[in-house]
Amino acid sequence: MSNPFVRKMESFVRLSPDDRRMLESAVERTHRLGPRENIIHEGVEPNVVNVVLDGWACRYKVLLDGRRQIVSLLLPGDMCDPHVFLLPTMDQSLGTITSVTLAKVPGPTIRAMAARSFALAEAMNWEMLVSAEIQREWTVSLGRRTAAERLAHLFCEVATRLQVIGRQNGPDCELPLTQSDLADAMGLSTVHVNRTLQELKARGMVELRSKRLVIHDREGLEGLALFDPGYLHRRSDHDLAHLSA
Amino acid sequence: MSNPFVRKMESFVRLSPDDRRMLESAVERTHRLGPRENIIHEGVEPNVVNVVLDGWACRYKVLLDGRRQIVSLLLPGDMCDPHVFLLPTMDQSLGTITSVTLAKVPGPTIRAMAARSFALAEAMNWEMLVSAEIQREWTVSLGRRTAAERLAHLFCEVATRLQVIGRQNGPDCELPLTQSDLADAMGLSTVHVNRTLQELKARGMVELRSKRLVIHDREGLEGLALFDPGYLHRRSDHDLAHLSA
DNA sequence: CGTGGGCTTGAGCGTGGTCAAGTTGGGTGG
DNA sequence: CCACCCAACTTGACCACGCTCAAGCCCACG
Repeated sequence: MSNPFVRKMESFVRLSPDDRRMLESAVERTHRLGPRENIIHEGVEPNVVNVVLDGWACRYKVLLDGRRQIVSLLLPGDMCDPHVFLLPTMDQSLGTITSVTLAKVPGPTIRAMAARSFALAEAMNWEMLVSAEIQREWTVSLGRRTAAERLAHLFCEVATRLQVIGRQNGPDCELPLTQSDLADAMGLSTVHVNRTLQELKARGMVELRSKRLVIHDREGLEGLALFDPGYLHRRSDHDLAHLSA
Repeated sequence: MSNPFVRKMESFVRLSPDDRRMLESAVERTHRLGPRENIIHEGVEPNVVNVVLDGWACRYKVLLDGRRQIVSLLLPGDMCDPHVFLLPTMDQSLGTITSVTLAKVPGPTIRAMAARSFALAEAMNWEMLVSAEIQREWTVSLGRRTAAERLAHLFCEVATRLQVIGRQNGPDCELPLTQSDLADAMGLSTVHVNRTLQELKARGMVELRSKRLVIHDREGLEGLALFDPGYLHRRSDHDLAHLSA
């Protein structure tokens, strides 16, 4: 199945056909959004969980004086905060980057899935823990990595996340961020992102053109980034085999 | 009750006497750790959730070349990842800052509490969402705030978090971090933290001495930090009243 | 063919880092 | 109770990574 949500959940936990069916029907009703739009919670109670099925979105914060920080990227298959539906009001600032297809899964549906299938409950918890771990890695990047290291790390992260949902085959993958998006994500200025990208290209590591990321030297890139893929907690096939036993 | 864990949970959700009793007995068996120690998960399966009952701890990451980033602070009442017990192995690097008293609550106990009391389940989810929100605010700080703003923001955050557990009465509160801890938390160098602290003091905002933080001008500090307490989601008394209805 | 968003380049500057040398002060042992 | 000691803090000088401002370019779109 090419549903990235199901694929992602399956990367965490072995799913039964029934689990898979539940997931699929949960995200059946979809909404379409254009690029650079706000994802607004319509009700006072944000009693839904957004799941991105296609396209890229992000969570961001804007300071009073206009400084903007992208706080996380939402790729196909990602859900934002499986538990928000519990909160009265959540100050979500979510925006699309590209056109996006998303499903709004009602809180009760999430609860029902978790209650009916232990595997699904487990998968949703994995999702939360992994996204928390990504957030922490960003903290490390912004706090302690240089500009080149930050970009390199982000590219490794994105490539790995896309791999999980089967969207990275060759050495290149989608990356629909503008340089100014990259700047807002990595706490840099656009100008410096531009120069750093040129440096990475000159060093034969990575190239960015027409919304695609071409990785020429994955190993070098991971070395520069001090990237340790472990934090994304993809289960190896071995682990999965062990689990199903 | 002065149990900071119970107090914190109560700041999220109205608890019944029974809920309170469950929480208290869950953290009855405590462990003591000295300052600057590692909090290590003894088993292969980290099937416990750590709850800090007294003292300060932190989660951190160290890059291969030694650069260190403190990724979050754990204050009394904080639990680290209520759902980790689901994961086979979690690369937690948790360390104490001061002496710490902590409880190791077994996964099954957590599950049982959540199953028996909806309020407790809700409170634990709040805890997770709030800590995620704090993490995001750190991302904003490290990405887009200047050194002075970062420290100011951290001080506002800490003061507010301590208030919740009833540990901030007057204008000053505990802050057992060294300047080098502050540096590792806010992505700065020790030297620059020192100079920035002097600047904040000269501006009459804040003073740091003998492990205590004295806030002279809370309003000014919040203004400088562009601090918006909303993200910590403390429920006002009004909200709590409304909920219990 | 025109327009504007995104990319590129240059010059100058400032925040914050590094290195290195003191100074202070809380905790320990005598 | 004092002396000592080490960690934490402080200060100075210098430097560089990354920012700002400003102008020009490219090309994808209408």
